[in-house]
Amino acid sequence: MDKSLFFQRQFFNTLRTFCTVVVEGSFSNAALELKTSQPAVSLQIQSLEKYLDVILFERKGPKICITPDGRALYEMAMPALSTIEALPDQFLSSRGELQHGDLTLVGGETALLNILPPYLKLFSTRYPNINLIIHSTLTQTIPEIILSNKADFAIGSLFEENDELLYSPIFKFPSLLIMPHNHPLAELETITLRDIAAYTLIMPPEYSYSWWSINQVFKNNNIECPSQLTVSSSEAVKRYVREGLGVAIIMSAGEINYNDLLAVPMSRYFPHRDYGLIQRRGKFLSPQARKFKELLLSNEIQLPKAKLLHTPVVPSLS
DNA sequence: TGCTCGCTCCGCGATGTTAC
DNA sequence: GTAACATCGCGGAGCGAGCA
Repeated sequence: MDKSLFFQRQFFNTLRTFCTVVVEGSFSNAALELKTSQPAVSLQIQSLEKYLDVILFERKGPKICITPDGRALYEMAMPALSTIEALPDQFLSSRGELQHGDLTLVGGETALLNILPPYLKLFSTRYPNINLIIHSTLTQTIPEIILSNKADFAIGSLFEENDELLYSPIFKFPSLLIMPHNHPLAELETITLRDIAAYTLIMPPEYSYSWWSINQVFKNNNIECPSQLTVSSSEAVKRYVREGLGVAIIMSAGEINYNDLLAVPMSRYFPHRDYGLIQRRGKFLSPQARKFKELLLSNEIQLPKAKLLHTPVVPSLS
């Protein structure tokens, strides 16, 4: 194969195909993602392997498995591809023309409703021609979305450590027990887990971060989880507590307005909830994404009831 | 300088192969 | 049997050489 020809015509596309296969974990899914056919993906990977004289994927029948060589290439290629793809916007930015392009964000419903709006409002005022694309998703699906490059970054919490993701916590919300003012628990000086377990617990959506954490705390303390009433949204949690159907543990930004309820700090048992910025490790952020990140980390906007986890640091753009 | 022809590359659908 | 990758054959597009 003529190497110079390979570089000129194919190398960029082939590398992009290769990285998509790594992210998708399948030739077929990569073909769908790239809007091409599976044979085309297969042939591109073969040509790349032939050119580099290495095996990038072990073929185990219908399954593929990335080799150490493939992993090493991916680690090198992905940042390079991101850089090249961001080049047009970066060029415009260098000329002081950060006025166009897309900014794609993803987050859980709570973050999108209670954290992002003031930041989006300020950002769209400053950069009115940048298209803001906001996707709502479940907290546990955020890593998959970010790793597949479907968004610039996410706003939310991470369930667990992930070597491929970079998490920068920004906001901290203390855990609270909320109940009506006339609830029997309001009479107690000190409220324990066992006291709470005697009442119905209004729970956030099943398998959400808060749902998972609350159950974990009862399990870790060897206390049988109280009877639960699980509702589909954080707004519904507050409504059900107001109606006297039970009490609730609040661990998120979603319940920052609870003046008509009694709120008791429960940080003795339940962890605080932090929200932050989640991005793929090594990803080259577009200029508009970096501007938005800079705004999030600044102290230009103060969320009600939110406590900054650390002194904001404005990253250098150089 | 512009047109034509033939070579090469690339992608597609169909089909084969393999592992579960 | 099913799902996913590999291979085959075909057609379209791009490019360069040759010619008027």
